Amino acid sequence: MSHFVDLILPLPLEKRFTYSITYEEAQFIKKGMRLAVQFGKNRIYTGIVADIHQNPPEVYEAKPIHQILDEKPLITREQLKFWEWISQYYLCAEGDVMRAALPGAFLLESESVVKLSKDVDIEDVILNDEEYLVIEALQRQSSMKIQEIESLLDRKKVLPVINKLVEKQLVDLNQEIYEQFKPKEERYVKLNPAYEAESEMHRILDELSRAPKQREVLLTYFSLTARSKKPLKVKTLVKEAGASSAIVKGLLNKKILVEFYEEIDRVQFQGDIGNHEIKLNEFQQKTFEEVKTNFEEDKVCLLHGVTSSGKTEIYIRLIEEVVNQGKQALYLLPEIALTTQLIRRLQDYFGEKVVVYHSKYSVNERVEVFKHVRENDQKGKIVIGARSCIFLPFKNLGLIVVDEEHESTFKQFDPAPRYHARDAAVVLANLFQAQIILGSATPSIESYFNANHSKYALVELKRRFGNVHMPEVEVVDIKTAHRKKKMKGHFSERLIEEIRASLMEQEQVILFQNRRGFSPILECNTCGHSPQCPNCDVSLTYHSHNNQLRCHYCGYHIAMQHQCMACSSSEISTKGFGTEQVEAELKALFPKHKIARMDQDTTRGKHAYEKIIEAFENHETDILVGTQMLTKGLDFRKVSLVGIMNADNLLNFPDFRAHERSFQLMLQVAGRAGRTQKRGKVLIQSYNPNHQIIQQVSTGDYEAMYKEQLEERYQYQYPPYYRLIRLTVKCRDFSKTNEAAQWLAMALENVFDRNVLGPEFPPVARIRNEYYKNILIKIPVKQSLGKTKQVIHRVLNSYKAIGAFRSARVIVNVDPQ
DNA sequence: ACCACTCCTCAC
DNA sequence: TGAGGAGTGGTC
Repeated sequence: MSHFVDLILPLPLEKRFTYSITYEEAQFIKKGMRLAVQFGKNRIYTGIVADIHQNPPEVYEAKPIHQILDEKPLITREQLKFWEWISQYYLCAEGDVMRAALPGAFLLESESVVKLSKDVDIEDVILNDEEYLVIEALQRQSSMKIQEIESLLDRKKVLPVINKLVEKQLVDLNQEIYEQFKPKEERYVKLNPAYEAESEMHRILDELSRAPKQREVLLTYFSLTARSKKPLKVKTLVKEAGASSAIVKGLLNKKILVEFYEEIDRVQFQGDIGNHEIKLNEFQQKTFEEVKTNFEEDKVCLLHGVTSSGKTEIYIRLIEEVVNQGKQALYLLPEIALTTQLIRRLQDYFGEKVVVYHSKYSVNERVEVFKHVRENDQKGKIVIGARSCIFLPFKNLGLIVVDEEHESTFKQFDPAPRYHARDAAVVLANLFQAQIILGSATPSIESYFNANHSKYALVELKRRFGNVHMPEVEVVDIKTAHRKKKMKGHFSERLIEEIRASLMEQEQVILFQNRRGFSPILECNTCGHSPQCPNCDVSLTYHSHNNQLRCHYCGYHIAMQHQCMACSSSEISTKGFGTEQVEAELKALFPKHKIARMDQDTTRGKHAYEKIIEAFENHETDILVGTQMLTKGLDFRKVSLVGIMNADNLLNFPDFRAHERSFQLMLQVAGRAGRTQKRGKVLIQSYNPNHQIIQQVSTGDYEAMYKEQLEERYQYQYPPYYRLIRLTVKCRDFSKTNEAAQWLAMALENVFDRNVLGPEFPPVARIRNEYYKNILIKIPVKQSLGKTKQVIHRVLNSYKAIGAFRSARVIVNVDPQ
């Protein structure tokens, strides 16, 4: 009886692929192991065993596998189930999920290597110039990579040349496979066991009387090992003895000392565990107990706690409880770069149990975390990180915390799998029967809706920690201010007054200006032309720091122009305003104060972000101007004033979530003000001060916002009343994009009728010379999601069968943000 | 995704 | 005439 495995390959392919295995291999291979297999003509891939069976494929001959890569499964059963759910729910290939879930180092890289065949006689073979060059090079170096041959021949396609040589039996083409992960090792020494007896020790010390340096090192070794029984690093010994490593080597040569290696972690916790107990105040305590009661009923818990009400302490206590039961905890955050303060706090409390996992780590570091989690080690009991953490191989997951649950960065946008980490985390928790808490000061409408309809449990915490008052919010009407000439640039007189007052009191100020799309563009005052990106349908934006005009989408850039590119007029000016302008105007207004800016430009370097934050924490800066980044859980003590430069450009965004987002953003920014005893102040500048959202922000009335938005969502058929799936057609050819999108929309309308919207061009219809067109499918809650997706699948399959549309790709986005 | 194969263009 | 681009189809 023959045996087969079905593999998931890390490619965007619908199907699993079947390979044959021998009887012996079948005894060894288990689901979740990695196998290396040949796929296509000359390529080796890493596949994950999803199934083992004895049903030979009917229409093709299964290839044998190349190699087994694991001793035991790398991927757990739960993970495989989870992958399957994600690929089904988000309509993507399992291979896409695999790519996202595995640290790159677990995927083998194969590279074609060319070698001279054995016993070749090139004398009587006719070679052309290029073939001769390759052979000649191979006689000098034993093997060459394809890339090396490319540069040798100075042309792109070298495979035909190599194939000719293979045909003539002069060279062999092989695959070289690399395992990428290299454990980091540290060199240790110990005394040769033969000399451990005391008498022996004296004898060697005598013997070494003629080698005083070696003798000294050995004495250092004795004193160091006597003090601590731990293994001794060569590095430590050399340093402590003040000797050179050559002397240690002498001792090793004489076999007095022996060396050995130990695997160590690249990321190690430095520092001590603080000895502070977490004390909950009465409100926190009450909330904590409520959460636990709900957990007992296995409910997803939504914690709605106003800014600085002390949600983190509650999370820490919850984590502590599950960790004490020997279980693992996952703490999900929207963006890891912005949370050094929180990480510090957790590590201070839990020490090395806490590990951070995110994409900025090197592949090797990620593999280490992955392994710790899979082994359920002490180290890594608590994982903190951004959305990709849900793919770690948990063994015994007890709790998931999703902090700032309303953040849209939890949704992966590109590439597939386009998953929402919050929603996926709920499924993950379910797989493990683990508890899950979603926390936010401004919950997403969807989550709050779920809580109001008993799908989730709702727990509220409405008191700020230490009884700090909510900041006072004042709205400044800049329309009137403009008319009355009471504006200096983008600053109203009120805002300037308040900034001045705060600075007088030695307090700090934060100014918020929304980014993206409101960055300055160049405009000709004569003909109205503004320089466009040649590859995308957008205007180039002006960046003063390098005096460039830049495209946000493709990175295209040109030098700043001083004449209009259309009419050569030199009457040109920049329109719109970003953080850079705010900073420049501010410097003119308050020349004596230190001003810093935090946005995409200034946080580019590795520690740039931390430096800006640190400088502000240490009060080296008085005013901080920034974008969205400012809203994330930062805790500054001396900020008494927060200014929102222009609330309108948030509100006027063409998106059904724009109002919800604006509310969340403004309330979060406002929360930065007055975190200590003194009551903070928030100033919102707006052309439209009576806008309901601004009113709701100023009273901090989440409920009112929720009710009003819910009403609108109901009327216009948006979530949570309808689910959305967006299909995007993407193609280099404009009319083909239109035709393909039209065809798809028609096919879908045949089934879903009026619940199909579009096709419509998105605000930016061309990016990197590719056209985009969107189709939106609205799914009433009562309509079966599974069946709907089946239909979409079917339509997409018939679409793919149409040759004419082959070049127009379709991107599926379930629950688009 | 990656590769091979086809068709077609463009410069010598 | 053949190298190299775009377009297309298949991978167990």
